[in-house]
Amino acid sequence: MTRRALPPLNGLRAFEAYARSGSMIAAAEALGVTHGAVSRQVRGLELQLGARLLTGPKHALVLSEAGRELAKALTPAFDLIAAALPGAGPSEELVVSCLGTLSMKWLIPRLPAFLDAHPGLRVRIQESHAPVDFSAGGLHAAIRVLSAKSASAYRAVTIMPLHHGPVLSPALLAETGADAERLLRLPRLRSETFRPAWDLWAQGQGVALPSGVTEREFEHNSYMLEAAAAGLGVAVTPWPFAQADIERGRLVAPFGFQALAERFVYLRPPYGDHPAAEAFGQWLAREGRRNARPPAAVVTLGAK
Amino acid sequence: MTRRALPPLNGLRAFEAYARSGSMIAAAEALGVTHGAVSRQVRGLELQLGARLLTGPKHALVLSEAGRELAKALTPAFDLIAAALPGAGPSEELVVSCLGTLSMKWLIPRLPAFLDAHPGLRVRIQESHAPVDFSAGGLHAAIRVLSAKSASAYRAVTIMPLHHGPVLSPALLAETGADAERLLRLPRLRSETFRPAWDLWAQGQGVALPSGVTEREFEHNSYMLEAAAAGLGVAVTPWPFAQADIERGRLVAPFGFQALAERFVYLRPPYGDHPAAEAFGQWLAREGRRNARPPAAVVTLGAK
DNA sequence: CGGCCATGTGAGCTTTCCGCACATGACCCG
DNA sequence: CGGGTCATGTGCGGAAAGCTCACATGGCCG
Repeated sequence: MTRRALPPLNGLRAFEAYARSGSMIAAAEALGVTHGAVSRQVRGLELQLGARLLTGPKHALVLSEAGRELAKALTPAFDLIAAALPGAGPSEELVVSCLGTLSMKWLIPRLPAFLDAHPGLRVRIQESHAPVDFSAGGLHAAIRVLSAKSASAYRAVTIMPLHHGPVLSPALLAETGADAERLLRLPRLRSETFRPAWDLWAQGQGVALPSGVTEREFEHNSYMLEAAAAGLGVAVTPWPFAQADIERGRLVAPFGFQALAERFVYLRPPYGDHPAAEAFGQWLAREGRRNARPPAAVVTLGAK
Repeated sequence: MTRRALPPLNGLRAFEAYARSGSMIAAAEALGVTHGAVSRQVRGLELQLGARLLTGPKHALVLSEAGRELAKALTPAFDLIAAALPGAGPSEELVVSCLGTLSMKWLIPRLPAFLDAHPGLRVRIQESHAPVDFSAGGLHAAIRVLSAKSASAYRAVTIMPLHHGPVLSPALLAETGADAERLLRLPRLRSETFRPAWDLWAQGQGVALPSGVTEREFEHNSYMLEAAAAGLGVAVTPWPFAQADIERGRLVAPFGFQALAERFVYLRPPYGDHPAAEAFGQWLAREGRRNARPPAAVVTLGAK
């Protein structure tokens, strides 16, 4: 086995991007990094090669002779690689069943990042709450909420824990004040898809919900959340459903969020080997890890 | 600027090595890493691509269809790059002046690693203790021992600090015992190239050297070290000179090593731009950092 | 001559990568 | 049929690479 001494490949990629675009900043954008990163990579490559690739004053850099030579080979080489990547042919479609609200509020907004990173892959999301049935075929994976025990019956990976808590519009909070008792007397919003949310939360917090409070029920979590954002009352919802709205300031969660025993899991048929489904699962778990931390409470229950 | 979505290049390199060698272990050796590293890289690439590259039971892995396609493109692509690297032409020679003992004991044993990483570069080492004179030409850089102040007159980078201390053969130590007073009465070995070594060390330790002790003087540090290894007495030497012998058990340093104000520095002419010389300096500094930590004392001075 | 634009750089943090040691699993051989 | 061996997979901890952010630099242009 001949031993080939190649310089750092990431440096080559950065240099090639620079050579094609003619500017650090443009290359940085093409690679999705900052200009400083490209600058370092190119510098590191020059050091490694022991040769100058760029010359001239730094506001008007120009490829050196050696740099031109190298770039002339790099571009076709990378093109060759890109053309040979699997998935260059007809794109494969991954079919995933997902809980409706999770899909709308969490998955779809993140999906472009996955698709960008996996060109030649398409993902079709089917919304469903029904128990997962892979036997019908045509479905490669599913996302559900399950307890650890139920999940163990499947080939499952945990995406993220399930934290839930009450959310409302900032305006309604301001009007009511940061007072736990008053907040719990605001109209309660429920979703048909998960009626016990409020009771489960109250039980977990060890508080009793005052009775005689207006309740409104919605067909879906997403309607309920819209209503909450519109200031109609307080909804108890999983953190991933509210995360984007909270970060944008459309909703606030004065009591923070509480962990439930269930988790969001990614399920696959117990048989078969589907690399794209596997990659999607890994990516989901990663995204889940990056976003699993809900904000803490700012209003204490039981405090006056 | 078109945006090309390439998978992790290090994964591609690992996969190509695997495809060429037909085995994880062979590929690992070709890349200078362990088989586990290759295994992970290939696995990561499969995940990223969302496609199987290898199939079959793990004791008889075989390239999949997609894997063959990819490998077929990767090998020429990497060859193309390798051929276009600067330095493919006539190899450049870097001329470096170095202190004799440092060269023999420290630099030369490490040099192959640098040359491996920089094919198309040759390094000629000239041994010299004389003050550095770049004006004569033909010299690209030099390695010397200087104080921070003197070094600031040059274009200099620090390679490593200068620690020195007494060393002797393990046999002689065993015979004498771990007793500071008795050890300091053993014959003292000196080198003409640095006569004040013993006095400087004693002063730094705050001890007085017993008088009336046999002394032997040698023309060079390396003769002195050989004598020490042969059990003729105790030599005070910089850590880098003794490092290899200590690690191999030929020498021991019961008192550890003591820092001096001088350092090993890499000097370059103040003018001119020599990427290979720059790369060599960076590599030296790096090697220096990896080896700068001398062992601690095991015999305390002043203790009975 | 002051502001602007492109690139270089120091500090600190995150991610990737690797080595090590061990696990796994399949084959072989007696 | 059980132990040995060979090739590959994997959890863990630590090292290196890579990145961002913020600021420095240095030349151009108005």
